[in-house]
Amino acid sequence: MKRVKVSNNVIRRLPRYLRKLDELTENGVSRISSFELGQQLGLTPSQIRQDFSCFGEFGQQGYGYNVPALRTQIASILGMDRGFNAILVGVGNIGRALVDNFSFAEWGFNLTAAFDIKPELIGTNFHGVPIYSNDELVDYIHSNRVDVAVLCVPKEAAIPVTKALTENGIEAIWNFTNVELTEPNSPTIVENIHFSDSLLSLSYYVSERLDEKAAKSARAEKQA
Amino acid sequence: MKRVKVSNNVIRRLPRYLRKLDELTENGVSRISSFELGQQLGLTPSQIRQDFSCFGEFGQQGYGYNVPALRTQIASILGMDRGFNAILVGVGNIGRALVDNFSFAEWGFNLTAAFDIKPELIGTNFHGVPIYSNDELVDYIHSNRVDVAVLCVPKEAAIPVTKALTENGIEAIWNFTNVELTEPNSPTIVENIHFSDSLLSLSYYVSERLDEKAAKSARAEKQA
DNA sequence: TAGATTGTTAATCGATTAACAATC
DNA sequence: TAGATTGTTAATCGATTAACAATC
Repeated sequence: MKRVKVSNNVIRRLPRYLRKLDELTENGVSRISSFELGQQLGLTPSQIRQDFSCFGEFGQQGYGYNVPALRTQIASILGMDRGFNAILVGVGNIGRALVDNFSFAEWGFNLTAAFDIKPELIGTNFHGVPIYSNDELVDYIHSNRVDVAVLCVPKEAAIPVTKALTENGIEAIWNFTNVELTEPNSPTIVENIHFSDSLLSLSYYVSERLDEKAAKSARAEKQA
Repeated sequence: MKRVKVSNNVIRRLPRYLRKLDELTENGVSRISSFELGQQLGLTPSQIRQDFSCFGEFGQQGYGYNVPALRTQIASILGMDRGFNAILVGVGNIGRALVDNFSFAEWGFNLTAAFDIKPELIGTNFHGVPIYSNDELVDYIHSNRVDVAVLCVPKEAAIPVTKALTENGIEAIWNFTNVELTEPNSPTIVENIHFSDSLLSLSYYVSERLDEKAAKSARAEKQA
């Protein structure tokens, strides 16, 4: 199915399409044009059609797109039907909050195991997920299929644990540590959740808005 | 200071620079070149110099950049020294997990109030933040400076609460609801934390990697 | 001074938008 | 059929990279 190299920008938009299509389905909408979809997502119809055309022909001239059918296609493109396995590394506040509030299953992932160093946690279950000792991590990786490690360890442990994971064949890390894991020549796939990056971007946009307002009222002042 | 319109891509990289500079400071590094910074972040030196040049001249020929000085500049560009006020709207699992684990103060924000509908929460304190009734939200906004609303309400409430917020002058929303808040002509600044979008992007990259491997071993098979 | 590295201009590359024939 | 809307090709726009004079 996938032929040409698809750009990051396109890939980042796919989950948004999926979410919007789910929302449309909930609201009983079963058909949509690229124009209308663009309206609702703040994108141009051209861009939407270009994006989809990277993966195939999912629409119909004069009609638009069938919402459930398109949803199925995008889910498949994203790998939601591959039954990926994930493990949680670090069952502290962040790890627990994540498992409490986020449904891995809803997005096609099985959370199969968790790992921590705290003796009182080891051997217990959390939301049905068994918690093992960090000492068993490497063994577990070698004897089970693990597609993604969800990294929720404390800051100090981020680099050494990442090293252990990658040296033992883990190819993808979902990183919640707010530590920069970028390594010059590493082939590991890293996806970051950086709350602070997100808030600081917002902070920039708010600052910009305030500056514009200030400049505007300064001009008005001058004119009066 | 800010003259030309700065692109989104640049703005999204600024928090990463900040984080890396903090990390360098912790490790006692006080000076860095665009080349070395690029190495550590997976960017070209050219790009880094271009990015900084949107805001001023922060380096020195033949020397590079002074880490703490550059950190101060970027913090200021991002608005970290403006003392922004934020309110938390919705004190459920996600809201509580956020306040438990994320330090607003570290990034220059004051969390001044929280709002919920649950009677048992109203009037209590959470990490020193007073929880008020949703009924008092509009009043509060009008009588206090609020720069950002942190939206942590349940899915169903996302759209109506957003409407209430924007109609009463809130200009920026940090959105944790996983609901698409994009409105065709809204001037509201929205920054999203979409866990599922992030995981699904990762899912795509892992799928791609697996497909490549499969294709490779199929070719090897054929040749043998 | 010689070497290093910046800030900036120009060149390249890639992504978005526009346009339109194909067709449901 | 007539109208609508796709998929795709070409045109435009913007972002990244390369190159280099300026200078610490």
